[in-house]
Amino acid sequence: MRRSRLLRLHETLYAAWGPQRWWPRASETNAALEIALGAVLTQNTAWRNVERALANLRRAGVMNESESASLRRLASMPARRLEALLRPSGYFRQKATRVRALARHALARGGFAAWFRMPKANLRRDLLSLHGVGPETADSIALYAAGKDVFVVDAYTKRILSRHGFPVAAMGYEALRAYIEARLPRSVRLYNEFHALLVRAGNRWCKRRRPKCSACPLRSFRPLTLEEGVEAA
DNA sequence: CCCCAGGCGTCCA
DNA sequence: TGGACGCATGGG
Repeated sequence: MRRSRLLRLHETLYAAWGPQRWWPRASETNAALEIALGAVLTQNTAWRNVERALANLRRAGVMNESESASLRRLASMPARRLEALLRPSGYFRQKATRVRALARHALARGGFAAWFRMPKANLRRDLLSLHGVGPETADSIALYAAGKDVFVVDAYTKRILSRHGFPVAAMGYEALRAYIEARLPRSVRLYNEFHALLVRAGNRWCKRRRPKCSACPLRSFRPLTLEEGVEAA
């Protein structure tokens, strides 16, 4: 594949910040569980607050055993108790329900390793069928926990690409995901890092109200010329 | 005081 | 199909 402008945008961010190493505990026992929980708990929530909730779960001994034991604890814990542990991550009543649904489903699928053996498309549909798991959460779990080659789209992705001249403003989630995947080499590693880099760029520089473009690594990315725009569309 | 954070389900036109 | 709204804590 010819190096796309989108790939060059990734390379610019990667050159500035290097690998982000999201969810680096991937080799540990409860890695899949922690990643899946993190994906749910971080919905519209600062990661700092997610870490507090995860720390609560560990302190309470919920995460300190085998995966199946941890899942059973989550699935059977009294609602009020789980809500209290999840409180710092916000929306804690909704998230307690969502975490329980996720844990029950993982148990029903025979644990994460067996569950994630499903083909990519089936796994996405299966995740989306869960209450409280929408497209971004489903794809985050598919990519970061299951290692599927699915690009994770979020609000930053759309904002940053749009501001840099990519014709994505009117696209919904699926259209934008297809647009991006069609313009990048199909690589789990690349998808993993690019999404994390976009989140960092959005967090620090490409904010909705007060973008600080002067110090952003993407400041040299001018809008597409008309010719480039036609080719890219 | 305000806005924002690694969204989603529901309701309504 | 798409836009408003509630959900809730913690930081800047």
